Amino acid sequence: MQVSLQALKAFESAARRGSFKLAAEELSLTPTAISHHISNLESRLNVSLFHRVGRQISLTETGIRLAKASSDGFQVINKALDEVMKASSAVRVTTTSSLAAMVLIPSQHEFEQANPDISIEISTGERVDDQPYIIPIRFGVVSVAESADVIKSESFDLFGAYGVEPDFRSNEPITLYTTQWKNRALPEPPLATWLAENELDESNFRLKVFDQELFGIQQAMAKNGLVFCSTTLTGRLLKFNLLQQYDTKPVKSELCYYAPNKDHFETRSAARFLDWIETTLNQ
Amino acid sequence: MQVSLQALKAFESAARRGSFKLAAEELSLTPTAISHHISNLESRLNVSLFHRVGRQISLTETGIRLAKASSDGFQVINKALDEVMKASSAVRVTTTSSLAAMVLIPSQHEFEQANPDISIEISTGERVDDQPYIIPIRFGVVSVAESADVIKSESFDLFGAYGVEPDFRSNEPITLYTTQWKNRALPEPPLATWLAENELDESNFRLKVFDQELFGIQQAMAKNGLVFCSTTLTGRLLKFNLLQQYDTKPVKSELCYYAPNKDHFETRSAARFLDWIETTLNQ
DNA sequence: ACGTATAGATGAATTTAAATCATCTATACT
DNA sequence: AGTATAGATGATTTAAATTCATCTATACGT
Repeated sequence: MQVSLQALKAFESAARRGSFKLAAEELSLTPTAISHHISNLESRLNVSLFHRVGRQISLTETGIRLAKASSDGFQVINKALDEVMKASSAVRVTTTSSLAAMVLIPSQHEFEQANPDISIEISTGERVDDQPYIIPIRFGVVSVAESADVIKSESFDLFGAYGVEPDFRSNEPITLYTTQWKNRALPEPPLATWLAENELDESNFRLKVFDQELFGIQQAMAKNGLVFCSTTLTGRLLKFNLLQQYDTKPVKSELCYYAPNKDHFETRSAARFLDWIETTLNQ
Repeated sequence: MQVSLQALKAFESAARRGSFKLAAEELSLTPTAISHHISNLESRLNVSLFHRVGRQISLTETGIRLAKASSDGFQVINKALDEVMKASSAVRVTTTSSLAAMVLIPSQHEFEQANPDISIEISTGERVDDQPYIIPIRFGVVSVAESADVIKSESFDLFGAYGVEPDFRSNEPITLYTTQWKNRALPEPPLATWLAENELDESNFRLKVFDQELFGIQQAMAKNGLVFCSTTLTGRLLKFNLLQQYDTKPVKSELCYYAPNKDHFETRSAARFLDWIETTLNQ
C-alpha cells in the first residue's frame, strides 16, 4: 500500500491553505486534480482527512497530524533543494588578485555571454577559500597540486607596452618590474634562469619589486618600464595589443594555477566554467 | 523548475543503499528507472549527485547533503503515514461491560467475516476512553448526548430462559434481577413504570440487584429467575433462543447508547463499524 | 425567497510522466 | 581473454496524473 507523494503534496498544500482551490493555484493545477489526489489519499489510507460540509472543508484530527508531519518533511527537503539550486545557479570562484584582475574579471562578460544560464561571482582575498560551493583557483608549486588539478603551468617572460623598445646593449639600465610573493614558501620568479637563457645580465636592469604581478604589469602598460611576469596573466593583454613580447625565450617555472579536485566539482556550471578557464588560459 | 518527488525518492534510496540496483529492489522498480530518475534530477538541479567511475558510484558533496535532507524529510513523512495506517487498520472500541459481553464480543467475529479488511479490538473499563483513534460507545441519558450521536434509545422489558414460565398470579414471589448502576447520576431502570404499564405489583417479585445488567441476564439464562433489562442487550439472545420475552409491554427509558461525534470519525473502518453496530442494535 | 456565483465531487477522456525493454559500455572477477 | 555485473541510453509501452464536462450543495446579494 503505497501513497503517492504528489497526492501528499496536494494534501499538504490544501491543508495549509485551507482550500482545494488555493492549493490548486499554488501547485499550478486545477481544483479537480487536488480533489482527486486527496480522495485517492483518503482511500489508500482508509481515513478521512477533511470534513466536507457543503463547500466548506476542515481538517479531521488525523488530517491535522498528517498535515503537520508532511509540512515539516517537505520543508526539510525543499530547504535542501533550494540550497542546491542556489549553488548551481551561479559559479562562485575565488583566486589571486592578479588572476582575477588580469584574466577572470576582464573575460567574465565573455563567458556569461557564451553561457547565458550561468552567472559568475569572482572574489579574491585571504579568507578561507574552501567553503562549500566556492571554487578556489590557487597559485602554487606543481609538486603540491594533484597533476589532474593543474590548469596551467607557468612560464615567465619579458613584456612591455607597444612603443617601448628596450636596448639591452645600452649603458642606461632598463627599469624592470618583477615580483616577490608575500608567501615566501613560493619559489621566486625564475629571473636568473631567464637572464642566463637569454644571455643577459642583471646589471642591464634596474629591478623594482611588487608583491603581486598585477602591479608590475600595470607599470609596464603605463610605459614606466618592462615587466618580467607570467605568460598566463599577459596572454589576454597581448591579444589586445596592450602589451608586446620581445624575441626573448620564455622559461618554465615550478609555479602553476590549479583548482583542488578540479574534476570533482558537482555543478555542471562549475564544470563548464573550469573547462572554459582552462581553454582560455591555454590558448 | 520543479523536481519530481519520485525522482527524489529514487535518489534517496540509491544514496542510502549505495547502488541503483538495490534502490530498484527497494522501490520495486528496474535499475533503469532509478537511473532515469537520478539523471533527470541531476539535470533539473544542474548538479552531479553521484560520481560514476565505471560501474562504481559514490555520492558527491552535494549528493551527500541532499541525501541527508531527503532521508530526514521522508522519514518524518513516513512515520506519520505509518501511524495513520496503523490506526486505520484496526477499529478500537471501548464500551460498558454489558454491551461488550452481550453484544460486541459475541458478534465481533460476524463483523470481521463481513469485513475481512477490518479487525476489531474491544475494550471495557474505567480508564480514559477518549484517547485518539479509540471509539467510545457510552451509556447515558439521551439529553446529555448529541441527538446525532445516539445509536440506540433504550427500552426495558422482562426476559427469562426458555422453559421458565412465570405465574404472575401465584402467591410465591418470582425472583427478578434488575440493575442499579454504579453511577448514581444515571436514572434507574424504569421498573415502576413497567409494573404500572403491565398492571403488576412489586410484591409479586423478589428483587435482586446487580450493578451491571450483564449479571442479571446471566442469572436469567441459568434459569435462576427473570431479568428486567434493556432490549438492546437481549436482542441477540432472543434471536438465538437463549432467552424469551413474555407478553408484557416494554417501556421506554431516558437511557441510550451513543458514540460522541459519531459522524466525525475519520477512518472508513470506524464509520463502517459504527454503521454496522447501529444496524445490528436496531434490527 | 429567489437567482447567481462559488467550492467541491464525480466519471470519462486526454495528456503527460514514469517504467520497461532492448541494446550498449565499462569494469570486475575468474 | 571470457563472462558476469552495474549502469547508461533511447524507443516503446504502460500507468498515472490532469483536465473537461457535468453535477450538487451552500453562501451571498437583491
